[in-house]
Amino acid sequence: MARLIDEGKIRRIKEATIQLVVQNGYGGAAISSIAKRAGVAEGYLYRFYSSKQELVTELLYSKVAQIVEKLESLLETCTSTTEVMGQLIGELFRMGIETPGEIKFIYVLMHDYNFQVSDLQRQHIKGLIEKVIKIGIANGELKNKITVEEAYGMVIIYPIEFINLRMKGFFGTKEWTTEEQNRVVEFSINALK
Amino acid sequence: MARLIDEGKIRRIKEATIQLVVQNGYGGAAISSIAKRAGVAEGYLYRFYSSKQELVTELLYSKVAQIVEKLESLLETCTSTTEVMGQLIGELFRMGIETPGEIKFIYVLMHDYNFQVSDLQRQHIKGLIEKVIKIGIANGELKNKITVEEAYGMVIIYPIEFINLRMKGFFGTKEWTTEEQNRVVEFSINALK
DNA sequence: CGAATATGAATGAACAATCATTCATTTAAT
DNA sequence: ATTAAATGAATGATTGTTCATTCATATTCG
Repeated sequence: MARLIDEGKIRRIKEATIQLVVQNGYGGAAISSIAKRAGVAEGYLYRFYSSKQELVTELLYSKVAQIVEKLESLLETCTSTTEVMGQLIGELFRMGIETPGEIKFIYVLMHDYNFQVSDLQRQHIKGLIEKVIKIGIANGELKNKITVEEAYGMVIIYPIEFINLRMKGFFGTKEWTTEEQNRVVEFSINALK
Repeated sequence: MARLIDEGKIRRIKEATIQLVVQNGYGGAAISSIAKRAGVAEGYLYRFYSSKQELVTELLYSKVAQIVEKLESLLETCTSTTEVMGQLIGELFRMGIETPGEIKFIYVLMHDYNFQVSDLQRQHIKGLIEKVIKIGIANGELKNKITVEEAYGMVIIYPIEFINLRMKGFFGTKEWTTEEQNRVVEFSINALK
């Protein structure tokens, strides 16, 4: 056998891709710059991905999956919607602090009309949001008639938007506190109450 | 004098740019395709804009200005936050029906880390949102301590997100009713209550 | 054990296609 | 005839992708 695949290179390609897509958009993230930043040869990524589109799409799916899996695990342990949302938003804020590139990456691509989350993932999300609603109604935290879409907007979209508004420093500030984090939960829950 | 500038060509360039940026993203919207779709020569737009970036930026500013001006005029006639938001969201839904491209265009670029709304516009928006909060507190519709950022998220961002979620058909449906429109208002107001 | 070989990891020059932009030229209205 | 609107071929840079080549090392064999 020849030498083993250097997983570090693949990792660096992924990191560089995330950084450059956030910085320059999908179209502005050139393969040449990705390769340069990752410190690998230009053509290297084609051994693992058949195209730039596939690279970015798979990366998006995997990052979205992280959030979806977090929500899934929360639904197994939490007993109230408030708790689920508190934990989930906590996780999103944590991502914003620890790996800001990743949440920006999701943010940028989820608003691109070329990148849709996979059908499977969308179905999965739908099921999880239905559970959130179920728990909320059982606990009297949410009003009776809420659609999946409405809950999704408040549980997932609004917090992501809030965090990115902050990260862009749209109104000056770029940091956040635990109290602010709790207020995001409060607003989301209030909306659906 | 020679012949007059054909304003139709400029208009068609703007329309084509909006369509293609929505369809393919900023990087994917080639000048050659914009010109082809607009039915003008390739280099024509450089008589009015110094670059592609300037064309798209100016277009974004003007479209955002439409919404901002609408909010401004509402603040002169409406007497409650609920009324302001009802009318504003009504306007956004109307845009979604009548000129879906325009709201998609704003939606796509406002989430791009390369395109920030102009400083002037941001200041303007800030002032208007402060007015919305003032009215809301005076009327007892909103809780006392709300930041501009929080109100902006619910008054502007959330409705735009909701409409685009619909237009993408994320959960199947692509149309909307007046009742749904009212529910968006209800959610936003509830959040800040 | 140590050298030869085979394997496939990794490279980067080369490709055609496409990009944004320029400007000499043409066209048409005054 | 004059003037400026409008054209679109041409430019050089950059794009995503390919693939012949190089290189490191795991395995095999003496």
